[in-house]
Amino acid sequence: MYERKIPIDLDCPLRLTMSLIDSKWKSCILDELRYRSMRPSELHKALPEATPRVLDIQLKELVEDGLVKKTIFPELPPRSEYSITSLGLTLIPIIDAMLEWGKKNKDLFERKYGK
Amino acid sequence: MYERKIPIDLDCPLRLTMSLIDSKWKSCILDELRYRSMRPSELHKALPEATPRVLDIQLKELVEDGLVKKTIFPELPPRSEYSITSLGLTLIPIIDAMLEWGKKNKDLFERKYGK
DNA sequence: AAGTATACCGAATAAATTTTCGGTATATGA
DNA sequence: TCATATACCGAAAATTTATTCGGTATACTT
Repeated sequence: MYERKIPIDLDCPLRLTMSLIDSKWKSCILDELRYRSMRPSELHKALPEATPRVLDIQLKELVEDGLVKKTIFPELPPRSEYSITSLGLTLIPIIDAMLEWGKKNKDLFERKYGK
Repeated sequence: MYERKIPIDLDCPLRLTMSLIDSKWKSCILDELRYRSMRPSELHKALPEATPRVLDIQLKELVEDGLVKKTIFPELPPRSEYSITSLGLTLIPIIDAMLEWGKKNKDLFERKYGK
């Protein structure tokens, strides 16, 4: 994997929270795992635009930060499963608020930038 | 300025919201402007770790996205002022939730990573 | 006259993040 | 036997973001 170059900002609570979820797919991963544990391959199916590699890297950081738990089953072919932790669950209201905001304001930005 | 290379993700509401606030200082800028309008130099005083250049760039994007409004006073030396828009204000509950989360969990990450 | 402050922007550089590609290992099914 | 699938990881390349530095212009203060 690659290292977190920028240490988590411990002084500003806002940037602390942001630094845990602001990379490309972390919030989406948490949003998927809130409903059920998933294997990496399932997660990739759920988020097909994310490459397996980036999911791998970001899952590792989420685990390191205590927001996600990894379970390895000692089987072959290998099987592992990622689930959200109780700490991770406390971020769900924030994820939800962002989801809601995005839905509500989608049209505005479509008119502005896209489609 | 430099261009937004990655267009805002219009398909996923979560990533839409994230893309508006996930660069280094945008959430902090909104958190400052919620209380009062500020001039660029004041903002830099409030967020001394951010370089004036990055504040400048991110303010410009915030204005472009309709979250912040810029007022230029036709004076010399030049004066301008940035204020949060009503759309920007609707993001404040999310900012607040992140602030709260960060405060509540600060100790955990200090033990883990720092100090 | 020189220094300071204002806001802003261009461009080079540096740094961080993501993508792409290939490789590890093992078991199952064709 | 060979293709497929699993999870994972290293490394190079590409991309995105931030920093650094210098420059625009003007007015006020020393």
